[in-house]
Amino acid sequence: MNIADQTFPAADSANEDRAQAIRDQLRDAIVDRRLAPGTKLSEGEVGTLFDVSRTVARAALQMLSFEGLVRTERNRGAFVANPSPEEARQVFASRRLIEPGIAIAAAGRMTPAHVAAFKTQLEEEGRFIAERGPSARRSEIKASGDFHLLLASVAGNVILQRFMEELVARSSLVIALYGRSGVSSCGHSEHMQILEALENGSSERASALMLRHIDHIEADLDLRVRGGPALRQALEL
Amino acid sequence: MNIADQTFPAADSANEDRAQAIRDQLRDAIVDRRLAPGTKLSEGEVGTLFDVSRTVARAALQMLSFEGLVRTERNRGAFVANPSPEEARQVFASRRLIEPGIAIAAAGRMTPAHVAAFKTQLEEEGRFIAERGPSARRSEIKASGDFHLLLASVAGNVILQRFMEELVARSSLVIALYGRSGVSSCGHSEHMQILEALENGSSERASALMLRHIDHIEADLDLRVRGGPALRQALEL
DNA sequence: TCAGAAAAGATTGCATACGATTTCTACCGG
DNA sequence: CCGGTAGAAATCGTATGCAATCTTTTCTGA
Repeated sequence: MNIADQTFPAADSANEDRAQAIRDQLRDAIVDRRLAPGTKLSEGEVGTLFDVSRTVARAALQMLSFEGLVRTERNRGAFVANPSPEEARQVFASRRLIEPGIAIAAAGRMTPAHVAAFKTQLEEEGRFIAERGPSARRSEIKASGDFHLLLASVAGNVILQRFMEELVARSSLVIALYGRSGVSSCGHSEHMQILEALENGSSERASALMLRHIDHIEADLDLRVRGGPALRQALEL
Repeated sequence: MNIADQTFPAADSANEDRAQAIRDQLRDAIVDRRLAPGTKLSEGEVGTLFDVSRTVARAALQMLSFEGLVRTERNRGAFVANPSPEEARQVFASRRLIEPGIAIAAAGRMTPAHVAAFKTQLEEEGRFIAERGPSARRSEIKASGDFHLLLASVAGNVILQRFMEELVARSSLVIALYGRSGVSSCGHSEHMQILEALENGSSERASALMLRHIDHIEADLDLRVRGGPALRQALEL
């Protein structure tokens, strides 16, 4: 096999489902805000971009629409989701319900290996915060979400893990749309506090910290409707 | 297998997505246990059964696989999911985490109309319990799940509602596989207790009752591995 | 008789084709 | 100058065809 034709770092998923690989790349792009909310994702365009037929592109878009990252309208196509303020509130309400429980579960399952993984993650997170520029900013957003995903994986419930994947991804969209400041700098210290509680096995404390953390993230949003929902709808594309 | 033998009403799902309609019918069949866990669902068979092409059938199966009701293996096809005991535990762990919170949210939003809907639902549930025969039994299982789905819809968070739809459906599968007795008769009275708490707006009580209710359902399961997981795996088809 | 290999059959993965629907554009009458 | 309409272009929904893969059956040799 030729090495040159593996142009992308997606080499590990070469053998796997191509639709899944495309979904992952698109999801990353959405979460990273390289694709703005409302952007049209036509089947043909995605297909040619990834060099597959519309069949495969369509499957990838369907997956993303299940995750709520993409909204599809019949006979019109797929668009990067444009969550309403109400939707945003529901995303965070769901996280408030689920994540404290995940923190408790994770606290009871922490191993030294997990701690090391968290340390690595938080270091990286810190690095991106220190850096400047839009690219570092994107990486920072992603890293911040990865902390929560790592926690979910430690909790050891694959169903909840998948729910969290969806919620974290949608949160990125919401923050992109309604975020006010860089919440991340204060988020970083909260992540470190949570890790500390997890290390000590103080599940209650970890849970409480997590709840407050989510509250802080949501508090940084400006969920007032700007110019009325009708206007927003009209301008969404 | 005769799933699609219900003469198509085609009323509500006529101009909607056909794949979605097929998914709904298949899901009902799985939840009702008309399709046993492990049953193969070949694209061609589903397609001819519903009189659509494999393309559409495939889309429906993909949706179900996202919901965890169907497991797809590359180049082998789709099968009705056969959840492992571990998976079963995770389903109920997820419900224990989410449903008490849903009960609290619903308690704060109950209207007379909601109460009436619950009353109707519980009546129906009781009717099926009184009846005998496998058909009534199936309806009973479905009705029992509908109580939880109704609650989720009252809570008013569409994200959590979707999560609950998935969890309730998967619970049916789990109960089909590992259920011991008819849990439903005692479940019915617990449902009524929960409704009572909801009517009074005692959210804490509703939440606590819900938690106990889930515990009871899970306690009725026999999650010991029967004959080792290897054997089960081997015989799953 | 049975293990192993080869061929036949079935099923999936993917690409492509075609009709249907929507969106864009140019033209016309007011 | 503008709103409305007919035609063109683009896009989607779905069916179908072919190659790749998996499964089953059949055949061969010990």
